[in-house]
Amino acid sequence: MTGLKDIAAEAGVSVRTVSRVLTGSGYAKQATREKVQAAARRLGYRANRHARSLRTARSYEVAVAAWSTDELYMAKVAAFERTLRGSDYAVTMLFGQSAGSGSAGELMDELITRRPAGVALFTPPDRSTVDCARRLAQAGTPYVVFDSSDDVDAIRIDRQQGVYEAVLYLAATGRQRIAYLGTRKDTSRLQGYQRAMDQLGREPILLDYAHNHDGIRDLRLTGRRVAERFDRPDAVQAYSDEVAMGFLAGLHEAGLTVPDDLALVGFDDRLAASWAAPPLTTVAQPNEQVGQAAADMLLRKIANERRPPDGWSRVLPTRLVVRETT
Amino acid sequence: MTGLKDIAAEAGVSVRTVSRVLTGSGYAKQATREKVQAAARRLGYRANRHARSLRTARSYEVAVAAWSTDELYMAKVAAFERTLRGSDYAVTMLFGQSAGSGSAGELMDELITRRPAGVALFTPPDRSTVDCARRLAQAGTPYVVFDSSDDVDAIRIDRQQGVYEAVLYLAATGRQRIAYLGTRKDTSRLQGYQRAMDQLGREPILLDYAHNHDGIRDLRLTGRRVAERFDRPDAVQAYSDEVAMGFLAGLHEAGLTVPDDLALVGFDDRLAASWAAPPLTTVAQPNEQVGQAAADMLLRKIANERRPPDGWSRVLPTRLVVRETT
DNA sequence: TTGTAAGCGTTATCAC
DNA sequence: GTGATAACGCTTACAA
Repeated sequence: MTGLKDIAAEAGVSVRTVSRVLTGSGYAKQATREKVQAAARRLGYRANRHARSLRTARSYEVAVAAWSTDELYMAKVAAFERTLRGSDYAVTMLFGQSAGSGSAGELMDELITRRPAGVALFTPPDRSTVDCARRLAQAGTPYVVFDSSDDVDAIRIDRQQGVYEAVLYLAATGRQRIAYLGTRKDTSRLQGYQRAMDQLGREPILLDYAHNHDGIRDLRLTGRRVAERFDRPDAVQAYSDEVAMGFLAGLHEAGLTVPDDLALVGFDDRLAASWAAPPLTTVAQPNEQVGQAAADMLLRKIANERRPPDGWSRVLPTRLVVRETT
Repeated sequence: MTGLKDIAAEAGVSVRTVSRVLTGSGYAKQATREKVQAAARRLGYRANRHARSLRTARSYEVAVAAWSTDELYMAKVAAFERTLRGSDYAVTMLFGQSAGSGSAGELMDELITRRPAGVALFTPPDRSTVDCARRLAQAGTPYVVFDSSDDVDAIRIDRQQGVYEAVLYLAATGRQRIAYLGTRKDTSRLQGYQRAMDQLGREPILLDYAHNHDGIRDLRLTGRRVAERFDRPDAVQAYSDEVAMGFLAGLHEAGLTVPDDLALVGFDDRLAASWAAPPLTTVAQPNEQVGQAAADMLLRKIANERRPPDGWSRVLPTRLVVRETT
């Protein structure tokens, strides 16, 4: 393993000078600078992160905490990691137990004692995001949250706008009775739908679905019921791809043809959306951009940049992926 | 941050003694041992990994290299990480570009220069697993591969047995004409099918599928064609959940009822399998166990255990998840 | 059985 | 502008 000493010998200068050149801290004559850099390159020098961490008492790792291995999450993590690859920081992962026991608190304990330079996290299943953020702030650890609805520094997704645009698109393709299918509790998408309908000067059609059994069964039942309504909508914006696919199955069971009888738009753009029959038109999450933005924000926080006037959080736009259900 | 020195002061012994007790290297009087451990606990001591790494020239990180964020991969990574949580090792992740450019070679370069204690990897898209393994061996870095078909130290999945059991299950439920739908190139599952049919004393029925357009369209077409065959099978074991779902859509389009007219079994047990209509019976990958076994093997290799007589690799059994397509 | 002290590769203080 | 050199927290050879 080549170290500063080797480079110093090679370049005929002192270790201190090499360090000064390589970290860019302090002055160095242009000639010296070039000599050192050449030597470092020649020897294939990579700084020893452990020595550096020991000396500076700073960690060069950022930790990602996740409570799910869902593709939508992991795509963001991957983009986050790739963005950080160029910097000095390595990405370490911690996975919470999605089920019960391993609470968010325990994972945060483990995480904080590792003293990472920064932390990126997803919303834990117990929704204690605000708690987590507070604890991190207390520990002085910069953090960023992926796509949270809570009041924390986060990279968010403009679901409202995404649905708004999808509904306008449905209208533009000539759909008359555009309905929304999804829970009332989470209003992010619903508001986009309502705004679009408002703008179109149409009455919102909110589809209810039963909550009797397991999700997919309810959705299929809902599909069949909707298909049989005398005032059946001719287009549906669904809460998610999962909801859309279950609903779609119900429509098929009732003998409806998609998109002829009814157009359908999902949300998320999961892999499975392209496996649907027909492949599902859907609002895609900007996974790549979320990952990049999160890395960017974390790096700035770590570098002690001051909070921007409009805060740290960012909201990123979705993208409509038109397939064959519209 | 409390260090060895603080504990030494607290316990009234030297730093050396504290270290000896805490690492378990060398003798210490029982009383001293207890005194030190109590002090460490009292002060909430956590070893500085950087100092330790610097001194021992060993890393306490293991790196995971992945080229996909597929849920099937990430579930294994999560189990791997959770298993390693108890040990001294942290898990860092590196994501390759799934598309083109960022070749496996580059990622391995980056990975090796980080000098992790061990590496766990998935098969890269360019199938250079053997190359990767060789390079790691050259660098003296212990490694484990998740679920590879190549001749490397890997935790594998007994796909053959999984399909074998699924086919026997189909036969046990009274199915007469059990077919196999999948590529001929990958024989892992096919062999299980053939073995089962052999044992049942039946002629294998190998379903072909077109490769004209994109995957899902072909599958639907295949479903319709199979539905219309005069000698239509009454059960199909599919290569994967994805294949099964596309095929299922084709069957529906042709007016067939599943499982009444035809039973269908997938492979993988993805999230989407439970969203199918009806929810798909499938052969589940043992993700949790694969992750654990990989962690176990890597830890042993890192600890310099000698290669077991039967080699490092392990093969893990699948589990049949019966839902509503059988 | 325990203590003293050297040294891992960096960065940072200080003198030149 | 640059060079000795101390220090970070830990492990370990050697001495006691």
